[in-house]
Amino acid sequence: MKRPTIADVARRAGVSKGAVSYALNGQPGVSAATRQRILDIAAEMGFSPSSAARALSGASAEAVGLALCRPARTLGIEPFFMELISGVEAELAARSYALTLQVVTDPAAEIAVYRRWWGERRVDGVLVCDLRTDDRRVPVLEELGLPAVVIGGPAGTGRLASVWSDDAAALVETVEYLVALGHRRIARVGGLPDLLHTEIRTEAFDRACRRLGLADAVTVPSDYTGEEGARATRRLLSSAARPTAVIYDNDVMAIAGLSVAQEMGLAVPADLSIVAWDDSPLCQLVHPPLTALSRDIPAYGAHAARQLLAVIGGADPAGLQDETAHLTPRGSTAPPRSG
Amino acid sequence: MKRPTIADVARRAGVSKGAVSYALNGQPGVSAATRQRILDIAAEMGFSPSSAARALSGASAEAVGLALCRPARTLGIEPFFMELISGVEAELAARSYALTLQVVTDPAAEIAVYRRWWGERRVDGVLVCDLRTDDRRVPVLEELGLPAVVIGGPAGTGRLASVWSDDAAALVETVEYLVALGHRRIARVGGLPDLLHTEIRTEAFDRACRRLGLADAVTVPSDYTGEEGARATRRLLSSAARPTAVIYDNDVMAIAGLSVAQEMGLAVPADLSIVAWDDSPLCQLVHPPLTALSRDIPAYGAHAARQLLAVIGGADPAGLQDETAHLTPRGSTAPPRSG
DNA sequence: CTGAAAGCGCTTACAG
DNA sequence: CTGAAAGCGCTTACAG
Repeated sequence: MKRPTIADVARRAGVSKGAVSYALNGQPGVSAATRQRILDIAAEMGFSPSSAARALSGASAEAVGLALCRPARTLGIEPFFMELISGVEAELAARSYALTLQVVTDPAAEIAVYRRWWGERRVDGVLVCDLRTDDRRVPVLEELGLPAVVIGGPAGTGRLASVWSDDAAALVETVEYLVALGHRRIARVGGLPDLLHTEIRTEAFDRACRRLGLADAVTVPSDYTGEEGARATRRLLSSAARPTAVIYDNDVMAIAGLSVAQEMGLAVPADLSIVAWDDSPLCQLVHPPLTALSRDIPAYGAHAARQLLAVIGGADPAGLQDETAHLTPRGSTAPPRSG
Repeated sequence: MKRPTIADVARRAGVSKGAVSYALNGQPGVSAATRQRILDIAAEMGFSPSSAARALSGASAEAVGLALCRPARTLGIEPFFMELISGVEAELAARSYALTLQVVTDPAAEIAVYRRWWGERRVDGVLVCDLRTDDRRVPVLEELGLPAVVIGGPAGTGRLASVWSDDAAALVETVEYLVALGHRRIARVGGLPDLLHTEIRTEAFDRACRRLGLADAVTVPSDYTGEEGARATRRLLSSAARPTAVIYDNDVMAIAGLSVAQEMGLAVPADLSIVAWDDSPLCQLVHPPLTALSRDIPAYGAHAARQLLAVIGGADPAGLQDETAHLTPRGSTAPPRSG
């Protein structure tokens, strides 16, 4: 089938190509009646303007990019990214923006992708995940002048816009809740140690435990996979003074931890309380259902997308604080058995 | 920062724009020495050809599209799609193709997306998931002449290329395995009934059960969510002659089913054997680990992408049979207690 | 092997 | 309000 062009529409409508362009883009320059007639004819012909031609004439690419730097197996199992993408998509689709996705294997490759996208004018802006300490992506994006919104922060985002959530506050709430239940030995299985939000959480955890007089507040680093979560849990539960509560940096590790506890003959929550960060439906699939730190991830993605569109539209890059994750108590937490 | 164009490179190299184009695209028309010099200069300037200009001059968009039609919550929780995307990506990235992703809410919207992408020349081809009976997307794509590869089949794909796996064979293997263990009352919690592969599985299940003389071979339809999987399981386990084994059409429902069984005081596998279709890492996170039908999903995606690139390149659309899922026995299956 | 030129399908000042 | 024209940055026949 041949694709109709603006010239075809112009011919059918008996006007110039310019007139069709004005009509389609809501610009002044055509009468209301003509505009309607052109729109009707365009719709009838199934005309969509070529995104390439449009992008080439100085208009935008009408696409934003998302590069995800995680090993493939982690990507698949963590509901977080797909939920984020759903939210981003919902916002973009409403404005007819496309989402260009690229999975990369390391930060250097991710930077190369940004440089290429920029050179190709393939995207109008990018969403940046998994902020690290001294993140090299930030100065590169600043230098390129490629509109960007960092999902994370608020520190370390340079002059880029950002959307972030107060992880420290959520962690403090969790520790206080566990202490109120009577727990004194609380441990944590953290995410990838390189990530800035892991650092923020670890520091908040240490500070909260110190303030509340908890001695053995240990964080075992991990990588978000169930495998590592299980290994870390085994280590913690085999130690001399085993913790009575463990906080996990994502739900997949928490589920793995639950399984390990049951395997070791520990009852959850009587012998061990478990809290999961990121409350995907997985948390309610297991038995007992997991107490979790809940957030609306699709909304988070939607906010990031909206902000990116604003920056692309010329708005000043700003930081936006999103909802703080809130504790949703379920069956996996209770006072420790021994009291 | 200003983006270098082909003219900038040509000027620096002291040649014409045409020469630069030939050099970059590996076309004859420049000497080896000149070509190398041009490539060096282009690399040094950080030049990437504008994808828009390239697409407009008749070359391809260098992008393929994937529209996913599932409710957001299902997308997030099912590892399948992210694993598929990882595999697709790996194949595309090697050829510098971009992946354009769009989440849609219903089949009509998905068709509209295809029409728009086609009109916009935004993608060179599309990957089609979740084939249905009398799928309306197939004739539309045929009519548009938009290169496409259906992930599913082999029936119902019309003249489109496809990549498929023999689900019927995998299901037969599973039923025979359960019967060999001594099970006589086997049930199944199926996926969305509208999907063609659900139909294929249901029919294979019925036929296998009939052949083996199993009377109560019931399939309860579901929607892949843990919620529905749990509900279906409760229904099955509350029935008069409750099954001693249940086959689930995905791993999320199987995990939910495991949880329900434990909640109802049934031991897995002694009182109930469980088999999950799709063997994501989730299956090994729970206790007992789930017997599952394993397949290499990223490879499946990679094969689909490779085939799409072939069709885009002018190859005749063909059907490719991928690996059949194979049963991986784990702790969730055993002979039934009563024998 | 190289250069000059047309053309892809739009957008957008610029005359009328 | 409308039409003719330039220009975006490439690719690709077409002469030299």
